[in-house]
Amino acid sequence: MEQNKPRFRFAPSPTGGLHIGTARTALFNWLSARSMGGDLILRIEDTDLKRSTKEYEESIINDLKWLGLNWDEFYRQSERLNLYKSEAERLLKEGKAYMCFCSSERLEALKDKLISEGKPLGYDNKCRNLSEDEINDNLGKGIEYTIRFKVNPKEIKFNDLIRGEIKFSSEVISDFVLIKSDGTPSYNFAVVVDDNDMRITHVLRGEDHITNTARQIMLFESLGYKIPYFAHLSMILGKDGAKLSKRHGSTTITQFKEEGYLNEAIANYLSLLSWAPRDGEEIFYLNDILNKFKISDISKNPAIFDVDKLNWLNGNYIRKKANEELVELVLPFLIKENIIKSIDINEQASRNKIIKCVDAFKDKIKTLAEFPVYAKDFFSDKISYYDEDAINILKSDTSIKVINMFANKLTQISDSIKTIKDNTDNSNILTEDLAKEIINEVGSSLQAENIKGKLLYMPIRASLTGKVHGPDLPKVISILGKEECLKRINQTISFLNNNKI
RNA sequence: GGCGCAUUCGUCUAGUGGUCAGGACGUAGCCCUCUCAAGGCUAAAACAGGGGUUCAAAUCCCCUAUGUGCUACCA
Repeated sequence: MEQNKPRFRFAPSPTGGLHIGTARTALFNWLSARSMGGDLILRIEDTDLKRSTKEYEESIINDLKWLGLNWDEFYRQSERLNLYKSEAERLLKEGKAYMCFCSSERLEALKDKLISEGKPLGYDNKCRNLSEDEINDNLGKGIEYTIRFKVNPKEIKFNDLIRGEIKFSSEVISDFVLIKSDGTPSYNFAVVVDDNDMRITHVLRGEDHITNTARQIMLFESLGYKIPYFAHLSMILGKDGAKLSKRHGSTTITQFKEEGYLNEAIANYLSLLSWAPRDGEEIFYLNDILNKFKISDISKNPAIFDVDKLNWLNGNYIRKKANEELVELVLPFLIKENIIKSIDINEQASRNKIIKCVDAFKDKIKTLAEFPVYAKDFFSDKISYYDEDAINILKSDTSIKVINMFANKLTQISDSIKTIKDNTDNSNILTEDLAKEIINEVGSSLQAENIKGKLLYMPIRASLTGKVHGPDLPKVISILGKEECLKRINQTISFLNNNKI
């Protein structure tokens, strides 16, 4: 039953990057097509020659792939202009369309007049019934013309797969342009011709196209085409309920990528905007919901974009990643912040250190971009500054005893325990377990003074990092290694002396 | 202005005539814990308003309000 195979299309316009709302439309088309065993067609709607660019087209395609979407066929409207023209001429011949010689100045003036009179906007059909002579006369003078569709009054109905029955009266629709004076088709015309030619069975698009559907159905009928199913997705709004725009923050997939969001998280979040699995599961990969996805389950309410929930999801996916994979993802961000140089990334030693850092911070960060902020301190060879809280801890009498004892025990450990830097195969390093042992030894050595818990850990932490917060202390020690720890303790001790603390 | 679409906790949503209106994010508290996170537990938090229909309405109908979209030789 090949001819019954559902065919979906996704039709972005390359006049900007892939917007988050457009990405969601693409995603739902992909989900629909793939869950129904259908085809997905990517169609670039670049009939606006002035605003469309090749760069945006590439960026959109890259971002779609990055999200994990794929498609079966690819078209560009700018390469199909002849088809639109011949179909328009057919309508012209059949008397269903006509040439309009009105100048844009006249149309502008007409619009202003209608607004000032408070009347419904629209074309006044001036050229609808021009005589043969008038037409030839205009053509002879070389006046530019558009081709307009003759709208006949009738009721238009369609059954939206998401919203149910939607009705319009065509009386509110005036004769609209099919072919612009530069020969390119208008949006509504190109869409209809293409959807028919590409044998599209399901048109799933944004809610902003609901009223266009009325025009398009008239065209489908006039051209003798089969009318596809329609489904309209709600809009994505900003936190204040207004349509999502730049002033709400990032709006394109490229921007989210640069901010350190994972493709899995974005795809997951976007699919949760207007849809929810019956079982209530909220964290999933796209492929895992294909058997649960149904167009009729899509919600019709507008959805407000909630960065907090995206962050939560992103954090979840970061935590799920294997350390090695996370290192690769985090590398560009480290390089961008000048924390490591791109030449270092092939060195096993610095890789090992990044792995340890990634392991230490992966359950702390919500985006990849946050990683350098935390990791920074561990890649500089000294403590950059001391927090007030840290200084307060270092002040206490027992602290200096703990620090000295810790330095003592650390010095005693075997020289075969190397720092990460001198080590290429990641063996013989100061492990977390060993670090933990050393801390415990410090504790038992100072048992008489009853130093344990906070009194034991905090001085060491403060002397090593200048802060009271951070990853588990054994992790901190392991990342820094023996020599770096001793170096930092020395720095702390001279800091205390110099400031007479 | 005309027409269309929408309206359940702050946010995403479940719910399709009878539910203590459920879950998730966020928020608060508690537990875990050297700290920060993560994790676990608990709590506060919603049917836009008004009319109908019905024994019974978040659910069906009407009106109002609010939001949003279209009304282009943009898509």
